[in-house]
Amino acid sequence: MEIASKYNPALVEDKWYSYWLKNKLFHSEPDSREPYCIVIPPPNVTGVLHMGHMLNNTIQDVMMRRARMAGKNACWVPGTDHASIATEAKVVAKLKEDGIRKSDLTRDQFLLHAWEWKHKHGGIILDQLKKLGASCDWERTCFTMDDGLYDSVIKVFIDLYEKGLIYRGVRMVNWDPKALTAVSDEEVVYREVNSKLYYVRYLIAGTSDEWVTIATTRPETILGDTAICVHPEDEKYRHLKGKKIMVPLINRPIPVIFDEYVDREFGTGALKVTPAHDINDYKLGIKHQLEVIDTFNANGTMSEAARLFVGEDRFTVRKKIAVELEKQGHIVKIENYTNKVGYSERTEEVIEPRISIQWFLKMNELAKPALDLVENDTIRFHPAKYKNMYRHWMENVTDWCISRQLWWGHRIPAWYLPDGTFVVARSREEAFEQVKLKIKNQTSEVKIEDLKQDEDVLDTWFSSWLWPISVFDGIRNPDNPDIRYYYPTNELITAPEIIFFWVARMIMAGWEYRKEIPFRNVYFTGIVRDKLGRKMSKSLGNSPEPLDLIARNGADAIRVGMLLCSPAGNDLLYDDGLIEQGRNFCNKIWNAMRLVRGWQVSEEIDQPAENKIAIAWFASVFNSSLQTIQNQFSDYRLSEALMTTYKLIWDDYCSWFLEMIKPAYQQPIDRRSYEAATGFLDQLIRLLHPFMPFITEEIFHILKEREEGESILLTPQPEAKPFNQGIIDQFIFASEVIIAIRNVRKERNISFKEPIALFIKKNHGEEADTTFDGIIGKLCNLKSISYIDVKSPGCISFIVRSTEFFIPVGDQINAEEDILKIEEELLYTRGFLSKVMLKLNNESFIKNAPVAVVEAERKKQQDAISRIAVLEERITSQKG
RNA sequence: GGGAGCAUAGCUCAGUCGGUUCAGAGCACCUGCCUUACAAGCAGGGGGUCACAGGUUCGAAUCCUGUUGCUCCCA
Repeated sequence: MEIASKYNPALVEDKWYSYWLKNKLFHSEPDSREPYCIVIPPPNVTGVLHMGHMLNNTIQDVMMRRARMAGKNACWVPGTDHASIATEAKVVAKLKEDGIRKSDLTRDQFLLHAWEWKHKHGGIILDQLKKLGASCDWERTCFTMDDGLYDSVIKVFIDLYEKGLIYRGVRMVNWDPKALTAVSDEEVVYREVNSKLYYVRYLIAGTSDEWVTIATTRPETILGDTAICVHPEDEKYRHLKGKKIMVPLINRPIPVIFDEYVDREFGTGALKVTPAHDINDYKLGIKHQLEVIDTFNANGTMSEAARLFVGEDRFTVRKKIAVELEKQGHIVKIENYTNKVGYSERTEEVIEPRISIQWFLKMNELAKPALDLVENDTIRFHPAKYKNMYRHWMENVTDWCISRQLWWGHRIPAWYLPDGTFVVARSREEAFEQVKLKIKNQTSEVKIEDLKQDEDVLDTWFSSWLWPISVFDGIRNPDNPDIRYYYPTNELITAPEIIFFWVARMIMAGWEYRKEIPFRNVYFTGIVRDKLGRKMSKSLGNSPEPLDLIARNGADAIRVGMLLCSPAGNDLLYDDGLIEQGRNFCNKIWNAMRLVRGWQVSEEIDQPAENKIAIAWFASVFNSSLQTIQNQFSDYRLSEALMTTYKLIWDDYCSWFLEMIKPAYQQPIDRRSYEAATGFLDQLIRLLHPFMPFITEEIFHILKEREEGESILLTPQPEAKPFNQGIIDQFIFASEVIIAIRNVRKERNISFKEPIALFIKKNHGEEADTTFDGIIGKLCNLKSISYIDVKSPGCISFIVRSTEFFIPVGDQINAEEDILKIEEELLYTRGFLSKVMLKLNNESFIKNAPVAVVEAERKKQQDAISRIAVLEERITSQKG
């Protein structure tokens, strides 16, 4: 059958993916082999594949496939994350399109819609991963809200509550007035905005015209002021001691407090204090026992407590109150000002600091062992520089606000009695049992239906942090065979931006619940950016559609393109050229296969001597590269491992080896050379399989008839064998000769088809190494190679290292040009020598440098001297 | 404001113990080739004051100090 000269991934990829699935080649069950396990960082259930996922999952797949071929029992657990805020926002938006408001639905009705939406749209991303070639064990697919995983989260909540690590407290939280929920510090993004700094004067109580001027960017919070604060050493405010200040517009008297917190240089040096609406003011408020007046409603409008503008939005009020203050003579001036404002990562709404009752998890005790495990390299970070970041965060960790005012998620298992107290339990019934114990001595009667469950759900990360355990049901059944076999997992491949959200917390949970690390290594990938270095995002429209890319170029090409330029922890600047390189590489391998497969084998002919050399040489190069590749893998230098493989195939196998043994046109090849060539190809595609799963499987099946269910992904990786460095070095020299001859042909316009003769001048006292002569002859189309003792006239000559070569070219010699070139080279070599001599004549160098270094310099000196001698001799002979 | 990191060829990056594997790779570029596996290819080639300024050393891309510029994290 004729094979197309261009590799067509479309004909291949789906075929092999179905084959792998049909034969359950990705499925893993515990057995006696060594386990190798990765749990996928679960993408949002509503997500669609983007370039970041492509990179991340390609890396995971490379590691999985390599481990599988190394004979390990490899298990890659896929799954999705319910992503409370993001998913709820999407469902709300969808309902809104249908004319339904969330506020018109009960919790249960809403959840029904949400699940329906999840079943319809959720998990698309997992199907997309299949296009990429991901070798996940799909029978183990998990979702963070599956029954078992849900129960695990609740169980952990109750456990931590009972250990006293979870508490309920009044705290200032980051409030999202649009989503009507608290969001964690990590979900707030700060951006610089142009705003105004209002200088407002407050009347000092008991005076008619004495004022204090403060500067604020948020005049709408004035109505919630409960103090004015100045620096205790600030002379200009000393007279305010014991005075009251009147809040403008509402004339409420407030005290003056003195605190070193105030920056005397900023604004006027006097600060208004609004404990309900600013985190620093809140802290001042606690310290000075100030009243807290919350002037905002949950949705960001003014509350009754504000007394003015009630029900109007905070940003409208900012403008209106400025006008009103102006009218009443309180505005001193207004300046333009740039400050940083927090936005909700999910809804883009301006975050409002707000006092509310939330659930918290104490972090100090959990953080300590988690910090040690990374510090002492029990868990290794790649690259290690992220250890610094991790340490800094872990040493400054604050309690984790784990409640969210949402419906989609794990509902907090707290049950409230009519009197406002609560118990924590898995179910209403269990809660009621606790209640009965609690109120047994009281007269009041509480019925089971009086219990009200907390309305809030848990932060999404409160389920994610259990992921490596809960996918194996290790929380509920800590001794089941899966968790005992697969945990701890081997690698975590993720982005550095979630080192605190997720990585740190998984380490904490792992230690708390299994006294064991969750993974041994963490490999941090970079962010995929566009050519201009911008982060890829939907709003910029600069992200290519991954599935289109796969459809156009094939998954293998994309995997290669992305991997080639993504060293661990470095951002990847995406460029179509990368994929082109991947695609071209596919084609190269494809054609190598076509060539080898097309050869006619003859049992009659003997193996030519040069083929024997070629095979010995390539076997050595192969094993040498293999060793390099293995080291690169152990160092997590994936892109370098791929590049080494790429060069081994393209340069060494295709450009050199195949050319060395290639029979003349339409001539057959001997059996042994043929077996060697196909044998090497077989080894190479195995080596390449983790990077390029599809084309290698296709070639694997073309090279040989295979049994049903047989697959390259179950074959062993090639094993590094000892190799002969000597033959590798010999060939490096030979290749320099070949390149020099090719240059002569090019410069003199001698066609490759015209055979030429080569004379080699034997070096005095040296035995000539003729190992590669046959190969040089073949690759350069030489009609003869002769060794001579004296230089040959009427020839072009060139020097490789310190050996002189001659090629007779008849009348084509241009003596003057040659002399010029030789002189140039002579000049360079003399310069080189003088630099070497500078070192060797330096006594301190001889005295202090290691012997090996001095020896190396001496060798350089010798080489340069003999080279200069040859060059000088050539000039005289040319002139003569 | 606090912390971390980076700066090497046009681009993306290697460069481990300071020294011949020290100035490298891939891509891009230039030149010549449709040579019977591959033009998605072959052969050959050019290109860097290692951000800047000092210092340590026999010797610095590499170690130290400062300067400039950029990135990220936290507040």
